[in-house]
Amino acid sequence: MDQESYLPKYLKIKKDIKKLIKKHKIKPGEKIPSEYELAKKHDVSRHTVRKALDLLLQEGLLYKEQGIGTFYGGKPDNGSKMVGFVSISVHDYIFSDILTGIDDILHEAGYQLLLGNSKDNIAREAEIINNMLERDIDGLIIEPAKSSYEDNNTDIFYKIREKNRPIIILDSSFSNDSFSYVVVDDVKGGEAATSYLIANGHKRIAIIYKDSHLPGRQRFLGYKRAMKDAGIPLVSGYIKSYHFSELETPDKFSDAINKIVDSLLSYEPSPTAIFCFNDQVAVEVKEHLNLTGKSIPDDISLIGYDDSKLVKLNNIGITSISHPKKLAGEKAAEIILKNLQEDDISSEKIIFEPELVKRNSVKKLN
Amino acid sequence: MDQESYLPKYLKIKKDIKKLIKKHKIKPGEKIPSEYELAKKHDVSRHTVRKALDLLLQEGLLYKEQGIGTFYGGKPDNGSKMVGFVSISVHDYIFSDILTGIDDILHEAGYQLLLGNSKDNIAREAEIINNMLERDIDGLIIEPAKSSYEDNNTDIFYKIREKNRPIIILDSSFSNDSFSYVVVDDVKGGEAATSYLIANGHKRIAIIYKDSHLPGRQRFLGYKRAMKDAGIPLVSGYIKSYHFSELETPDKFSDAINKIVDSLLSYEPSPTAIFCFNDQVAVEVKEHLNLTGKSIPDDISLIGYDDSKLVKLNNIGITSISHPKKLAGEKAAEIILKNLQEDDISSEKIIFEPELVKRNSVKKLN
DNA sequence: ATAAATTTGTGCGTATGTATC
DNA sequence: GGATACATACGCACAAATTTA
Repeated sequence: MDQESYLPKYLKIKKDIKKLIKKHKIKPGEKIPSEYELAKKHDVSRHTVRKALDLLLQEGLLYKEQGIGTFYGGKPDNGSKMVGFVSISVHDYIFSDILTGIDDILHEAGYQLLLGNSKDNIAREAEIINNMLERDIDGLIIEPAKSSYEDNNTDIFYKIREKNRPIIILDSSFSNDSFSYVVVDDVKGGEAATSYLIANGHKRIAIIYKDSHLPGRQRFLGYKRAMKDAGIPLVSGYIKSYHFSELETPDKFSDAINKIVDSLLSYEPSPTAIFCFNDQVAVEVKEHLNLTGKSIPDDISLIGYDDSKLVKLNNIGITSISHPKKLAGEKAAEIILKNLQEDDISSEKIIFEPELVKRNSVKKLN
Repeated sequence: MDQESYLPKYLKIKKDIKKLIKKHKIKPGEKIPSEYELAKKHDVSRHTVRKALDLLLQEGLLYKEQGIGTFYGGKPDNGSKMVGFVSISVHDYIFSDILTGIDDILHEAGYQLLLGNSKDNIAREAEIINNMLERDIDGLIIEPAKSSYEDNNTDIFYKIREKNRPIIILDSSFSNDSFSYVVVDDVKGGEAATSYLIANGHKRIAIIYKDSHLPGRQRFLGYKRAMKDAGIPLVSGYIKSYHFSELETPDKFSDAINKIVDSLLSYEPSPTAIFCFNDQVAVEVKEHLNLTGKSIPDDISLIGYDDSKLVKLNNIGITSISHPKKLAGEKAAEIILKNLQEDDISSEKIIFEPELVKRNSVKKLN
């Protein structure tokens, strides 16, 4: 124990200087006592003080100006000028848009992007974040893996905050959260999609959503609210979810969606409309329905989510819910930069309002 | 001038130690002269030598062991464990696949990915690469901007090689190149696509290609070869190219493609088949043709390139040319890792053979 | 097994140079 | 010009770790 507590004088002085900054509330850019003063105060030689200062210089806590003095923080050469971005899926069509938004803003500010792909795997996500922290990133933008589950990596997020680094959560928020986040109001989006189907006379409305993803659960919540408001009872046979493991390869994803579609079609009475978690699912569903001889919207109505390129194509034309995509990425990057410039981690919450984008995949009944 | 050449003793000694390592070919793990010896040799105090050594320690070039000596490199904390990847377009559907391939391999080896988006802009590309080099990346994977033009960033690539860092060129190669590259034989691909159309009785074959991109030019070269081999004269009205600036936003891209399609349709006699630079173009062309009342393949035959998700959809079903996508990314990352492990930059060239993937977008004439 | 030699780690005192106010 | 503060540099001493005689 005593071996542990032993410290050479220069390390003790280093600690003392850190304390001094905290205690005396020295602000960034403010001068700390001169080398001579520090030497006198600690009753050591100036050389020993300099050794302590050298270490703090390396850490970037201090900077010196010859003939003037030693100062606390605030120098522009501070930081690694790298920001991490951890996505749950590089293949998601939305990923490119968000990435572009983030990269555009960061590039302009001279920052580089460290990219990680968690594949919605909590262990992999933890590995990536720890790796990024070792590389001394200035901030982190993250789509949390398994955001709807309890055992995710929130503890690591808190650690980053303790290190006074900004962290922005994309498309998720945590109950007790002091983090900044950029989200879409997915409950409202789910409600809007479902209400639109109801307004068009649909009552037998199915939903296919991703269970491991918080937005998936919230869109489902919106669906339930809209159904309840319209007095339509929920039918468990119409409620289908899938998991990320089924998304790993395009084939697995197709299989999973196809099975869901088959089970919906074989249910009696079969649904007249399907609300899909996102456009990728919607396109897949349409593909499978077409193969089984059903046409959209004549036989079944369809609604997607995200308003992606996929559904804008004339041949497909699926009604969808808007998502800010690139703008969301830009906002996230802007919050990071703002926090870094102000050297003060504020907690900003940006909530985008989704809007219905009508196309020709919903039939009016009655 | 003399002011420039002035260096404090400890910096001169630092340089000398670096020279000494090179000159005496000190291998990683080998001991360098003791502080006392160095002090004596340079006729300075031990303190001054230590200051020089401290800097080299910070740089990670040396490590010390108390009571034993100071050693050159070889410590596991060597290298930044970061690899750069500069893409010309984050929005390209192929980007996600290549990125996944690269990231999978790098992640497993404990490397992180620094991502850059050049947007096919040479100045931006140079900025990104220089920025990455400052962050001390271990290697670089790059899709070169404006690869078909003369004034690109090859000089920077050579600089990186001089620094003994591996660099892998994706989808391009340079005439006098000592770099590693991973490419598809696009001449062959273009030839295969065109020959297939010819074999199906087509003679009035149009091509739409990206001029600023080497693969675009090579696919065009393949087209010309196939036409020549079949004895079909080239018709300039059938040969259309577009540029990256038109690709910046989805709207611009659509406009550019639509104009090209219109000009092809108004040409007399209009083409019976169109060979598109890639699937994205092919899908856009099909969209526009459908809007003008033409159907595929009945009115016009269509062939794409890359065999992407886009053309696999049943509703679209466009014949295409295969591209290794994810595999190409994996290969690039593997070459980087191999070079880093062997501490020897070899020049590996991987050329994938494209294959025709038949769907239902080509009509048999006669 | 012990002592001596070597090498890095820590620490003190001093002197001179240079930049800023 | 003088005062102040950081930058560079020398010499010395002892401690701690390791190797070698």
